Amino acid sequence: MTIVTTNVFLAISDPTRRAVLDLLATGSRKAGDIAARFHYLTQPAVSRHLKVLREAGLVNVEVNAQQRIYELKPEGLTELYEWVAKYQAMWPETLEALERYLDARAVRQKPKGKKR
Amino acid sequence: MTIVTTNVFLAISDPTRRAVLDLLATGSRKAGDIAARFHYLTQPAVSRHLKVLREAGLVNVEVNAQQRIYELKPEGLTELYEWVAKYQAMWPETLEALERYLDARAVRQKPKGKKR
DNA sequence: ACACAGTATAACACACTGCTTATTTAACGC
DNA sequence: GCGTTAAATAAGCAGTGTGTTATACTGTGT
Repeated sequence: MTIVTTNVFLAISDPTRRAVLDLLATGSRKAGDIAARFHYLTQPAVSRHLKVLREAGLVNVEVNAQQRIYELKPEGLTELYEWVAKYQAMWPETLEALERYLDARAVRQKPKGKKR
Repeated sequence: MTIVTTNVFLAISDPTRRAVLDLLATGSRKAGDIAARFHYLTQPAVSRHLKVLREAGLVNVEVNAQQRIYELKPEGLTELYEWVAKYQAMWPETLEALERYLDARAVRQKPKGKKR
């Protein structure tokens, strides 16, 4: 399985596509509903982003009459995860700090305002 | 620190740049030595890739006379790590399988040949 | 001071991305 | 069958990224 490695890295390099993934992380959606979220884009534009995500193996499509229901396929991120994981080892104590940061964020949805 | 978030996602979307990072993961190198590894590219081309990595905060440069010694800055991958981490939760048992896979690979540098 | 070594930048060519509007495809309800 | 709805594809175009060659920059050694 997963012979298709149509560049996950390229797929997630676009902010709109990351936004789509983030959206789908909260639940599956119809293509139209997804497109509606991106008011600054037209339907065909979003449709093509969905195609990229499809080909990268990051989403599944379920056909329902005229509607296409997109579902997140998180395993598609395996390759990416594997790649970053290699670098975690060289993350000294920084890693711990990061995990503390992430934990904190998870608990009270508001980070301390560091960064950005 | 690290105010500059010049798109880590874009920086790692290029295979050459990932190769540079992978190379630097094995130790710091002079710019010229890095360029020499990519026989299919000219020196200026590699130099510009290094610039992208620099601006993305993924490498450090140490000036030594005319030479620039590039060093991996793994903390630069924090943002990426944070992003993927969000999806790990929805990785069901697949995650475990992956971690077993990664562990196995770490131990005996040769994966079982699955995938790719 | 001058030639050289090491690297970065400039200027340009060209392919690729991502957007748009227009159109096609496909399934539904009447 | 026909109009409608939902989504994908086609065609065209602007902007960006990546490559090249040529050149500038900067420190070294003589």
